[in-house]
Amino acid sequence: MTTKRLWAIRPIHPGEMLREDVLPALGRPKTEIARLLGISRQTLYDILNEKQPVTAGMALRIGKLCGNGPDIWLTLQKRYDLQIAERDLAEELKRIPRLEAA
Amino acid sequence: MTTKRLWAIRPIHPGEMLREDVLPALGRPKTEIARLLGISRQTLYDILNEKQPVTAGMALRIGKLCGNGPDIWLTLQKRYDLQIAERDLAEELKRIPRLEAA
DNA sequence: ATGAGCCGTCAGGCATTGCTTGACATCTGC
DNA sequence: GCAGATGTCAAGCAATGCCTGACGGCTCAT
Repeated sequence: MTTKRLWAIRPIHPGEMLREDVLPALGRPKTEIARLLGISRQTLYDILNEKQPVTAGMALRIGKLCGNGPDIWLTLQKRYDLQIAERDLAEELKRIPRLEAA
Repeated sequence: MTTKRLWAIRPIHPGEMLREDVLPALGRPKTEIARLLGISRQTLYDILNEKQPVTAGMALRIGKLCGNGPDIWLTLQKRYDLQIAERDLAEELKRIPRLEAA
């Protein structure tokens, strides 16, 4: 293990991994995947297009279907959210001081 | 390290840790904390009362103020969300099969 | 060549969430 | 007695997460 994994460097939206790696490996029509997940076809596409986050519930669904558990999906999403928020709140955060314990 | 940490067993709402441990250690009025965080007093109370989650943005704010970074807060929240969703979706999840790679 | 099923996308709706302001009654300390 | 902290309530508002329904284009089997 000489190099960091890619996801440790570049925050990846869970939808990207689902779209690029996981779904192709399963090799089933997306329409069926959505039905099996118990969500709408539209919602699946929104996730694949990185327009919607993977919520806790979604992570459980996907994790169950793929057999890898919810953690990967939620962790990816968390990293992604942090990066976005860090960018959006940059100015705001500068104004917050660091407090020492009393 | 013979025992698991408590947070590894019982999912803890970030508000609990903030209320029980962190704020007391800082020893400042909550009104001031809210102002320093750049959020409304009401929002802070909602988090302390575990009525609102710690979002990515909140994790950054709190992490900056306390100097421990956003990760702890977001991780706690993630675990908490998972537990709630697992409970709420129990029936739904039973219907999702496990797919094998093609 | 007609129909069934997948594809990708758009529009609209709807309930919930995340956060806000403003107000209230109580308590404490100068 | 007044300033500031406390904890809570009500109302509002924009954004989010997910849904349904529909569209046109593609492929494949009948």
